[in-house]
Amino acid sequence: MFSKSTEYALRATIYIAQESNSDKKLSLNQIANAIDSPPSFTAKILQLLTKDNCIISSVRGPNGGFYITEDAKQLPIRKVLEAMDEQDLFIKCILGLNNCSETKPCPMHYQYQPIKKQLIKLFETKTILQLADPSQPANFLVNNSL
Amino acid sequence: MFSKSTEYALRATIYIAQESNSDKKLSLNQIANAIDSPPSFTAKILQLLTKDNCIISSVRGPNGGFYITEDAKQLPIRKVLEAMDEQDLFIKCILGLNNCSETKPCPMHYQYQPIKKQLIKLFETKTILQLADPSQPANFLVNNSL
DNA sequence: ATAATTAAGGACAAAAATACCTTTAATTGT
DNA sequence: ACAATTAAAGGTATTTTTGTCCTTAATTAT
Repeated sequence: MFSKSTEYALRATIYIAQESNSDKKLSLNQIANAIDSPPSFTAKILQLLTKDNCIISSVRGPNGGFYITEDAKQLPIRKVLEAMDEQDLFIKCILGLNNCSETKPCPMHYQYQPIKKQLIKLFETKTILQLADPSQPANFLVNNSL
Repeated sequence: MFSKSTEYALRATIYIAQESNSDKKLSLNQIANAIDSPPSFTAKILQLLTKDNCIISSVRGPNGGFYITEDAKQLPIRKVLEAMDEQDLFIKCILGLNNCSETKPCPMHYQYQPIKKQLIKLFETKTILQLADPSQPANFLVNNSL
Protein backbone atom coordinates (compact mmCIF):
# COMPACT_ATOMS: atom_id res chain seq x y z
CA MET A 1 0.00 0.00 0.00
CA PHE A 2 2.49 2.61 1.21
CA SER A 3 6.27 2.94 1.14
CA LYS A 4 8.25 2.03 4.24
CA SER A 5 8.90 5.73 4.73
CA THR A 6 5.19 6.45 4.94
CA GLU A 7 4.58 3.48 7.21
CA TYR A 8 7.28 4.71 9.59
CA ALA A 9 5.87 8.22 9.42
CA LEU A 10 2.36 7.09 10.33
CA ARG A 11 3.58 4.83 13.12
CA ALA A 12 5.85 7.54 14.53
CA THR A 13 3.17 10.21 14.40
CA ILE A 14 0.58 8.07 16.16
CA TYR A 15 3.10 6.89 18.74
CA ILE A 16 4.26 10.41 19.50
CA ALA A 17 0.65 11.52 19.82
CA GLN A 18 -0.03 8.74 22.30
CA GLU A 19 3.03 9.16 24.46
CA SER A 20 4.21 12.74 24.31
CA ASN A 21 3.24 16.24 25.22
CA SER A 22 5.29 19.42 25.47
CA ASP A 23 6.44 18.37 28.95
CA LYS A 24 7.24 14.80 27.99
CA LYS A 25 9.36 14.61 24.87
CA LEU A 26 10.50 11.44 23.18
CA SER A 27 14.01 10.82 21.89
CA LEU A 28 14.76 9.41 18.45
CA ASN A 29 15.82 6.12 19.99
CA GLN A 30 12.68 5.80 22.08
CA ILE A 31 10.57 6.35 19.00
CA ALA A 32 12.51 4.05 16.69
CA ASN A 33 12.49 1.36 19.34
CA ALA A 34 8.75 1.68 19.95
CA ILE A 35 7.68 1.65 16.33
CA ASP A 36 10.15 -1.02 15.20
CA SER A 37 12.05 1.06 12.66
CA PRO A 38 15.74 1.71 11.87
CA PRO A 39 16.87 4.70 13.99
CA SER A 40 18.91 6.61 11.41
CA PHE A 41 16.28 6.26 8.77
CA THR A 42 13.60 7.25 11.24
CA ALA A 43 15.60 10.41 11.95
CA LYS A 44 15.18 11.40 8.31
CA ILE A 45 11.47 10.72 8.42
CA LEU A 46 11.09 12.80 11.57
CA GLN A 47 12.91 15.66 9.89
CA LEU A 48 10.23 15.69 7.22
CA LEU A 49 7.46 15.60 9.81
CA THR A 50 9.00 18.46 11.78
CA LYS A 51 9.47 20.68 8.72
CA ASP A 52 8.07 24.02 9.86
CA ASN A 53 6.91 22.15 13.00
CA CYS A 54 3.72 21.59 11.13
CA ILE A 55 3.03 18.05 12.34
CA ILE A 56 5.67 17.06 14.87
CA SER A 57 7.64 19.52 17.01
CA SER A 58 11.19 19.04 18.24
CA VAL A 59 13.76 20.64 20.49
CA ARG A 60 17.48 19.87 20.66
CA GLY A 61 19.66 19.47 23.67
CA PRO A 62 19.29 17.68 26.98
CA ASN A 63 15.68 16.77 27.73
CA GLY A 64 14.97 17.59 24.14
CA GLY A 65 13.19 15.29 21.74
CA PHE A 66 10.03 15.07 19.72
CA TYR A 67 6.47 15.88 20.71
CA ILE A 68 3.20 17.01 19.21
CA THR A 69 1.07 19.98 20.11
CA GLU A 70 -2.63 19.74 20.89
CA ASP A 71 -3.29 21.78 17.79
CA ALA A 72 -1.33 19.43 15.55
CA LYS A 73 -3.21 16.45 16.96
CA GLN A 74 -6.31 17.84 15.28
CA LEU A 75 -4.77 17.44 11.84
CA PRO A 76 -6.14 14.70 9.58
CA ILE A 77 -3.69 11.87 8.95
CA ARG A 78 -3.69 12.84 5.32
CA LYS A 79 -1.20 15.54 6.38
CA VAL A 80 1.30 12.79 7.17
CA LEU A 81 0.96 11.40 3.66
CA GLU A 82 1.45 14.88 2.26
CA ALA A 83 4.61 15.38 4.31
CA MET A 84 5.95 12.11 2.89
CA ASP A 85 4.92 13.04 -0.63
CA GLU A 86 2.78 9.93 -0.76
CA GLN A 87 0.01 11.13 -3.04
CA ASP A 88 -0.54 8.20 -5.38
CA LEU A 89 -3.54 6.99 -3.42
CA PHE A 90 -5.28 10.28 -4.11
CA ILE A 91 -4.15 10.72 -7.69
CA LYS A 92 -3.88 7.31 -9.29
CA CYS A 93 -6.20 4.43 -9.85
CA ILE A 94 -5.43 0.83 -9.02
CA LEU A 95 -3.94 0.24 -12.47
CA GLY A 96 -1.62 3.25 -12.06
CA LEU A 97 -3.47 5.64 -14.37
CA ASN A 98 -3.39 9.33 -13.52
CA ASN A 99 -6.68 10.59 -14.81
CA CYS A 100 -8.94 7.63 -14.34
CA SER A 101 -12.44 8.93 -13.84
CA GLU A 102 -16.04 8.56 -14.92
CA THR A 103 -15.19 10.28 -18.18
CA LYS A 104 -12.27 7.97 -19.01
CA PRO A 105 -12.51 5.01 -16.70
CA CYS A 106 -10.05 2.10 -16.69
CA PRO A 107 -11.30 -1.48 -16.74
CA MET A 108 -11.23 -1.65 -12.94
CA HIS A 109 -12.66 1.79 -12.28
CA TYR A 110 -16.14 0.79 -11.21
CA GLN A 111 -14.80 -1.94 -8.96
CA TYR A 112 -12.12 0.15 -7.28
CA GLN A 113 -13.74 3.57 -7.11
CA PRO A 114 -15.92 2.91 -4.02
CA ILE A 115 -12.93 1.49 -2.14
CA LYS A 116 -10.73 4.41 -3.10
CA LYS A 117 -13.41 6.75 -1.86
CA GLN A 118 -13.38 5.10 1.55
CA LEU A 119 -9.59 5.23 1.74
CA ILE A 120 -9.58 8.92 0.92
CA LYS A 121 -12.32 9.56 3.46
CA LEU A 122 -10.34 7.69 6.11
CA PHE A 123 -7.24 9.81 5.60
CA GLU A 124 -9.08 13.08 5.20
CA THR A 125 -11.41 12.78 8.17
CA LYS A 126 -9.57 10.81 10.84
CA THR A 127 -7.33 13.00 12.93
CA ILE A 128 -4.07 12.05 14.57
CA LEU A 129 -5.82 12.39 17.93
CA GLN A 130 -8.55 9.96 16.95
CA LEU A 131 -6.01 7.26 16.14
CA ALA A 132 -3.83 7.89 19.16
CA ASP A 133 -5.67 6.50 22.14
CA PRO A 134 -3.40 7.05 25.13
CA SER A 135 -5.46 4.79 27.40
CA GLN A 136 -3.60 1.69 26.28
CA PRO A 137 -0.14 1.05 24.83
CA ALA A 138 -0.60 0.37 21.16
CA ASN A 139 0.97 -2.31 19.07
CA PHE A 140 3.50 -1.15 16.47
CA LEU A 141 5.64 -4.28 16.14
CA VAL A 142 6.09 -5.54 12.60
CA ASN A 143 6.33 -9.17 13.67
CA ASN A 144 4.23 -10.37 16.56
CA SER A 145 4.10 -13.75 18.06
CA LEU A 146 0.37 -14.15 17.73
CA MET B 1 -0.93 0.81 -4.01
CA PHE B 2 0.96 -1.62 -6.25
CA SER B 3 4.40 -1.69 -7.83
CA LYS B 4 4.77 -0.68 -11.46
CA SER B 5 5.39 -4.34 -12.26
CA THR B 6 2.04 -5.31 -10.84
CA GLU B 7 0.28 -2.42 -12.56
CA TYR B 8 1.74 -3.49 -15.91
CA ALA B 9 0.81 -7.09 -15.19
CA LEU B 10 -2.83 -6.24 -14.47
CA ARG B 11 -3.10 -3.93 -17.46
CA ALA B 12 -1.49 -6.50 -19.76
CA THR B 13 -3.64 -9.35 -18.53
CA ILE B 14 -6.88 -7.42 -18.95
CA TYR B 15 -5.85 -6.09 -22.35
CA ILE B 16 -4.88 -9.54 -23.59
CA ALA B 17 -8.17 -10.92 -22.32
CA GLN B 18 -10.06 -8.20 -24.17
CA GLU B 19 -8.27 -8.47 -27.49
CA SER B 20 -6.88 -11.95 -27.94
CA ASN B 21 -7.88 -15.53 -28.39
CA SER B 22 -5.92 -18.55 -29.58
CA ASP B 23 -6.49 -17.48 -33.19
CA LYS B 24 -5.63 -13.83 -32.61
CA LYS B 25 -2.38 -13.44 -30.72
CA LEU B 26 -0.83 -10.16 -29.66
CA SER B 27 2.83 -9.26 -30.03
CA LEU B 28 4.89 -7.75 -27.25
CA ASN B 29 4.93 -4.41 -29.03
CA GLN B 30 1.18 -4.36 -29.53
CA ILE B 31 0.68 -5.02 -25.84
CA ALA B 32 3.26 -2.55 -24.56
CA ASN B 33 1.89 0.09 -26.89
CA ALA B 34 -1.69 -0.50 -25.81
CA ILE B 35 -1.07 -0.52 -22.09
CA ASP B 36 1.44 2.35 -22.11
CA SER B 37 4.41 0.46 -20.70
CA PRO B 38 8.12 0.07 -21.60
CA PRO B 39 8.38 -2.83 -24.06
CA SER B 40 11.49 -4.59 -22.72
CA PHE B 41 10.28 -4.39 -19.17
CA THR B 42 6.87 -5.59 -20.23
CA ALA B 43 8.55 -8.62 -21.79
CA LYS B 44 9.86 -9.56 -18.36
CA ILE B 45 6.44 -9.16 -16.81
CA LEU B 46 4.87 -11.30 -19.51
CA GLN B 47 7.44 -14.00 -18.84
CA LEU B 48 6.20 -14.18 -15.27
CA LEU B 49 2.58 -14.32 -16.38
CA THR B 50 3.31 -17.10 -18.89
CA LYS B 51 5.23 -19.24 -16.40
CA ASP B 52 3.73 -22.69 -16.86
CA ASN B 53 1.19 -20.97 -19.14
CA CYS B 54 -0.89 -20.60 -16.05
CA ILE B 55 -2.31 -17.14 -16.77
CA ILE B 56 -1.11 -16.00 -20.19
CA SER B 57 -0.11 -18.33 -23.01
CA SER B 58 2.48 -17.62 -25.67
CA VAL B 59 3.93 -19.02 -28.86
CA ARG B 60 7.12 -17.98 -30.60
CA GLY B 61 7.76 -17.46 -34.26
CA PRO B 62 5.86 -15.73 -37.05
CA ASN B 63 2.23 -15.12 -36.14
CA GLY B 64 3.20 -15.97 -32.61
CA GLY B 65 2.48 -13.78 -29.63
CA PHE B 66 0.51 -13.77 -26.42
CA TYR B 67 -3.05 -14.84 -25.76
CA ILE B 68 -5.22 -16.20 -22.99
CA THR B 69 -7.34 -19.34 -22.94
CA GLU B 70 -11.00 -19.35 -22.01
CA ASP B 71 -10.09 -21.39 -18.96
CA ALA B 72 -7.51 -18.88 -17.77
CA LYS B 73 -10.04 -16.07 -18.17
CA GLN B 74 -11.97 -17.65 -15.33
CA LEU B 75 -9.11 -17.08 -12.88
CA PRO B 76 -9.56 -14.42 -10.20
CA ILE B 77 -7.28 -11.41 -10.66
CA ARG B 78 -5.62 -12.31 -7.40
CA LYS B 79 -3.67 -14.84 -9.50
CA VAL B 80 -1.97 -11.94 -11.25
CA LEU B 81 -0.86 -10.52 -7.91
CA GLU B 82 0.46 -13.93 -6.93
CA ALA B 83 2.42 -14.24 -10.16
CA MET B 84 4.00 -10.85 -9.41
CA ASP B 85 4.69 -11.80 -5.82
CA GLU B 86 2.59 -8.86 -4.70
CA GLN B 87 1.20 -10.23 -1.46
CA ASP B 88 1.50 -7.32 0.94
CA LEU B 89 -2.12 -6.35 0.49
CA PHE B 90 -3.17 -9.74 1.82
CA ILE B 91 -0.56 -10.03 4.56
CA LYS B 92 0.14 -6.60 5.95
CA CYS B 93 -1.92 -3.89 7.52
CA ILE B 94 -1.85 -0.26 6.47
CA LEU B 95 0.96 0.50 8.94
CA GLY B 96 3.06 -2.32 7.52
CA LEU B 97 2.59 -4.80 10.35
CA ASN B 98 2.55 -8.50 9.50
CA ASN B 99 0.24 -9.95 12.11
CA CYS B 100 -2.20 -7.15 12.73
CA SER B 101 -5.48 -8.68 13.85
CA GLU B 102 -8.25 -8.47 16.39
CA THR B 103 -5.97 -10.02 18.99
CA LYS B 104 -3.16 -7.52 18.46
CA PRO B 105 -4.61 -4.66 16.49
CA CYS B 106 -2.56 -1.68 15.38
CA PRO B 107 -3.91 1.83 16.00
CA MET B 108 -5.51 1.90 12.55
CA HIS B 109 -6.84 -1.63 12.55
CA TYR B 110 -10.51 -0.90 13.07
CA GLN B 111 -10.47 1.87 10.52
CA TYR B 112 -8.65 -0.07 7.81
CA GLN B 113 -9.95 -3.59 8.34
CA PRO B 114 -13.28 -3.15 6.50
CA ILE B 115 -11.51 -1.55 3.54
CA LYS B 116 -8.90 -4.29 3.40
CA LYS B 117 -11.70 -6.83 3.40
CA GLN B 118 -13.26 -5.23 0.34
CA LEU B 119 -9.94 -5.10 -1.46
CA ILE B 120 -9.30 -8.76 -0.81
CA LYS B 121 -12.82 -9.64 -1.92
CA LEU B 122 -12.32 -7.67 -5.12
CA PHE B 123 -9.16 -9.55 -6.06
CA GLU B 124 -10.41 -12.94 -4.96
CA THR B 125 -13.81 -12.86 -6.60
CA LYS B 126 -13.46 -10.79 -9.78
CA THR B 127 -12.21 -12.86 -12.68
CA ILE B 128 -10.07 -11.72 -15.57
CA LEU B 129 -13.07 -12.28 -17.80
CA GLN B 130 -15.29 -10.03 -15.72
CA LEU B 131 -12.85 -7.13 -16.02
CA ALA B 132 -12.17 -7.73 -19.70
CA ASP B 133 -15.83 -7.86 -20.61
CA PRO B 134 -16.73 -5.62 -23.54
CA SER B 135 -19.14 -3.85 -21.19
CA GLN B 136 -16.19 -2.64 -19.12
CA PRO B 137 -14.22 0.43 -20.18
CA ALA B 138 -10.92 -0.18 -21.89
CA ASN B 139 -8.70 2.79 -21.23
CA PHE B 140 -5.09 1.93 -20.31
CA LEU B 141 -3.29 5.23 -20.89
CA VAL B 142 -1.38 6.57 -17.90
CA ASN B 143 -1.86 10.19 -18.89
CA ASN B 144 -5.08 11.23 -20.52
CA SER B 145 -6.14 14.53 -21.77
CA LEU B 146 -9.39 14.65 -19.86
C1' DA C 1 16.94 -26.43 -45.64
C1' DT C 2 16.80 -21.54 -45.09
C1' DA C 3 15.40 -17.15 -43.76
C1' DA C 4 12.29 -14.45 -41.17
C1' DT C 5 9.79 -13.63 -37.03
C1' DT C 6 8.74 -13.78 -32.38
C1' DA C 7 9.15 -14.89 -27.38
C1' DA C 8 12.63 -16.57 -23.72
C1' DG C 9 16.56 -15.83 -21.15
C1' DG C 10 20.67 -13.67 -19.45
C1' DA C 11 23.52 -9.84 -18.49
C1' DC C 12 23.73 -5.29 -17.54
C1' DA C 13 22.41 -0.19 -16.41
C1' DA C 14 19.93 3.40 -14.23
C1' DA C 15 17.04 5.13 -10.84
C1' DA C 16 14.74 5.08 -6.54
C1' DA C 17 14.12 3.54 -1.89
C1' DT C 18 16.11 2.23 2.24
C1' DA C 19 19.66 2.53 5.62
C1' DC C 20 23.90 4.16 7.96
C1' DC C 21 27.44 7.33 9.66
C1' DT C 22 29.73 11.56 10.74
C1' DT C 23 29.71 16.37 11.61
C1' DT C 24 27.17 20.51 13.00
C1' DA C 25 24.02 23.25 15.62
C1' DA C 26 21.03 24.08 19.40
C1' DT C 27 19.95 23.65 24.21
C1' DT C 28 20.58 22.57 28.98
C1' DG C 29 22.81 21.97 33.37
C1' DT C 30 26.95 22.76 36.01
C1' DA D 1 32.30 29.50 29.94
C1' DC D 2 32.11 24.51 29.47
C1' DA D 3 30.66 19.93 28.96
C1' DA D 4 26.95 16.94 27.90
C1' DT D 5 22.92 15.87 25.27
C1' DT D 6 19.99 15.78 21.52
C1' DA D 7 18.10 16.81 16.86
C1' DA D 8 19.56 18.69 12.10
C1' DA D 9 22.06 18.19 8.10
C1' DG D 10 25.05 16.21 4.84
C1' DG D 11 27.26 12.52 2.64
C1' DT D 12 27.63 7.81 1.50
C1' DA D 13 26.39 2.82 1.10
C1' DT D 14 23.26 -0.84 0.13
C1' DT D 15 19.30 -2.88 -1.76
C1' DT D 16 15.37 -3.02 -4.62
C1' DT D 17 12.88 -1.63 -8.51
C1' DT D 18 12.67 -0.35 -13.03
C1' DG D 19 14.39 -0.47 -17.49
C1' DT D 20 17.50 -1.82 -21.65
C1' DC D 21 20.07 -4.72 -24.69
C1' DC D 22 21.85 -8.79 -26.77
C1' DT D 23 21.86 -13.62 -27.67
C1' DT D 24 19.26 -17.98 -27.90
C1' DA D 25 15.45 -20.90 -28.99
C1' DA D 26 11.17 -21.93 -31.16
C1' DT D 27 8.06 -21.55 -34.98
C1' DT D 28 6.51 -20.45 -39.52
C1' DA D 29 6.57 -19.63 -44.41
C1' DT D 30 9.09 -20.05 -48.55
